[in-house]
Amino acid sequence: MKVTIKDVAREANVATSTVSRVLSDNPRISEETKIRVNEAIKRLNYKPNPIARSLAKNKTRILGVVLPNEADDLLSNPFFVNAMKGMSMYAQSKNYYITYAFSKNKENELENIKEMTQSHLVDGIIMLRVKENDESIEYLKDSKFPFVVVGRPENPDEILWVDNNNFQAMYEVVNKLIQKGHKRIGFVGAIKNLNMSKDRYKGYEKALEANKIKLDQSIIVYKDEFKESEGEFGCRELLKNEDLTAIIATDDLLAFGVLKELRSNKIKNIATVGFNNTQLAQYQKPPLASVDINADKLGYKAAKLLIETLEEEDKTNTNRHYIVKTEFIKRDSFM
Amino acid sequence: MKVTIKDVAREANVATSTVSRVLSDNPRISEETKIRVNEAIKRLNYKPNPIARSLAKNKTRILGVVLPNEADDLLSNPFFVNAMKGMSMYAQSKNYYITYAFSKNKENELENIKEMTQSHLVDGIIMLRVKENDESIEYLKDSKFPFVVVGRPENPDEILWVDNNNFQAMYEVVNKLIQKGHKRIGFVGAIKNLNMSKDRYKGYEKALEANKIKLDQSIIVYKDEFKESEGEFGCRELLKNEDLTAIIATDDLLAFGVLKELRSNKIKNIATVGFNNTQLAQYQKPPLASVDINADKLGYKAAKLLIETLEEEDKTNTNRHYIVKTEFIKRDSFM
DNA sequence: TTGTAAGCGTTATCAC
DNA sequence: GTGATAACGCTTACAA
Repeated sequence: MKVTIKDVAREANVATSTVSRVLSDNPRISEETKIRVNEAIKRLNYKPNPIARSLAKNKTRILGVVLPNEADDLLSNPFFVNAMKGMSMYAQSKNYYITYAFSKNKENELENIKEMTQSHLVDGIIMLRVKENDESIEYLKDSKFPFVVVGRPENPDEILWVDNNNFQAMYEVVNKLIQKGHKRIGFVGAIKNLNMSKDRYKGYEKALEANKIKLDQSIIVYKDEFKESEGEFGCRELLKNEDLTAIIATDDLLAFGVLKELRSNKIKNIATVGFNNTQLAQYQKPPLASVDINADKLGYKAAKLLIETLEEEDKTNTNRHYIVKTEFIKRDSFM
Repeated sequence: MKVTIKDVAREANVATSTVSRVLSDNPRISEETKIRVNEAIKRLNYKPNPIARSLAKNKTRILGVVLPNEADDLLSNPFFVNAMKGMSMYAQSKNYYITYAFSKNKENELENIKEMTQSHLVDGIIMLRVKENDESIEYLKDSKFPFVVVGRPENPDEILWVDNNNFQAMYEVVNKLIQKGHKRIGFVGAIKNLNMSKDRYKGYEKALEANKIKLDQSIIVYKDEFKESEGEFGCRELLKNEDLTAIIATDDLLAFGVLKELRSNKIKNIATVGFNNTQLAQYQKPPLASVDINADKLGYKAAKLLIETLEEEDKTNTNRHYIVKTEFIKRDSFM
């Protein structure tokens, strides 16, 4: 029924070890037998059994991904699906498989990770978002299990990660606003102590500085969560400054709230920009300009980094990362 | 370093086969040794190696899912992510893993499926959408590879599937419209020969019939694709009938187009209902009423059906299916 | 009830 | 260059 390496060996009149060598492109094998074996393989339609191979090599070629399960994020944020797609694309090209686990809630993410590392099923793990003081990352680091993080971790030492240049992205957006003539640009952020938040804030700060615009703490607000309602509140606070001409939000959800608040105040002349280029951005009133973070590329590069690390001989180089370009998506709210 | 069944056997002073028996809850094993072995397992923090187990049992406990890669579907339609979540949830509860492959394009879906069936890696496959004359399904059926389909296939014989009752769902929606007083209800569908299309159309037909409303072909249009633009064209055709008071679309994307066309004609008194309860439905002008198909449950049940089939002794019962309830989500467009 | 040993399909080590 | 054969970690007859 199912054809194994033995059948191929018999068919080609060689030992199984020879077939195995042909399979792995071993150099010391004669052209002649290589051809003979390959013909046998084709004739029998032989496919190596990855399970047996995994057992012998102690490597599975399977990568694990733990996804958050909160409906909000997963559905409204194209980030996840896009990142998954990107990872899958690279993995497939390298004959790796990916298995996803949705963690039931925030609390048991570490649980899921532990299970994965101890499962003997995955060679490495990709983490799709970084929390501050991320215990999952701490755990992975301590356990020496190969992993890569999407999003620059707090302490990137000896961690493989992929991220956008959030500083640069924000710097450029604010610059664009300034070039449009804006001088009073409000800032709405959330969860201050995320690396991402810090970087975007710094980008804001430096762009103002580079343009000789004085930083004004009264038009900078931070909220607790990346939620539309928080954006509304934030905007309300900012509107106490009547000279505001633009508002930059560090996330689309916040920006949606800003737009909502502006609408309910019948304000039509304050430019607004968000981050992540969420699906819904284009459907806002007015359509929201946003910074696309290229999630598929983030995923792609994450898988690449992980697989490269898994396959390289000396594992000392544990400190690499990729930066993925962002793209400003101009829409009507940028005015 | 890594602890195997041998270590446990040594620790508990038994043979590896005994440990294996304890692991698999074999009945003929004394309480005493069971306890001893379990203690050893705990002491050594032993986790069975699923790869070795797979090789021995010739079963991997891994399910394969092939996803379409077209940005449209995958991102705008919450169906996929929700279904994936549902599948993942059930699989995890049964200690199964799921591996996803994004097919590069429609053409190579069959390619992906073939690869999966021959990979020796997955025990079964879940198909996430049915085309008409689906060659992937034909292939899977012919190859006797275990699989389940989300969406009732054309010829459901000897196929495991999960779906909504599309007939019923449509019947009820149209009934609701009629009860609201609507008598002239336009119908916009696409891809007529999909089972889903046929069922929804029949629901429409029967609901009219049950309410003694005469079927009028001139207010029924079919387009080529589930796209917003097709919805617009469809609506334009329907509007030739000036007495229309409601339009039912078999998909949210079509309904979006309908709403758009209505808006651009400044028509505000035609009720509209879509299907799938897409993320964007609530953001339409007016917010679109839609039928939620409970995608997570579809995925959950699909995984359940597949796993149950994989685990049952006699494989003769290849003809089961689940029906997942739909839910009408009322929004302003339902008036 | 428990142990022995063969077997799952590969790869890797060691001969020749 | 190629072939035997042990080994990977587990399950499962078959024995005892």
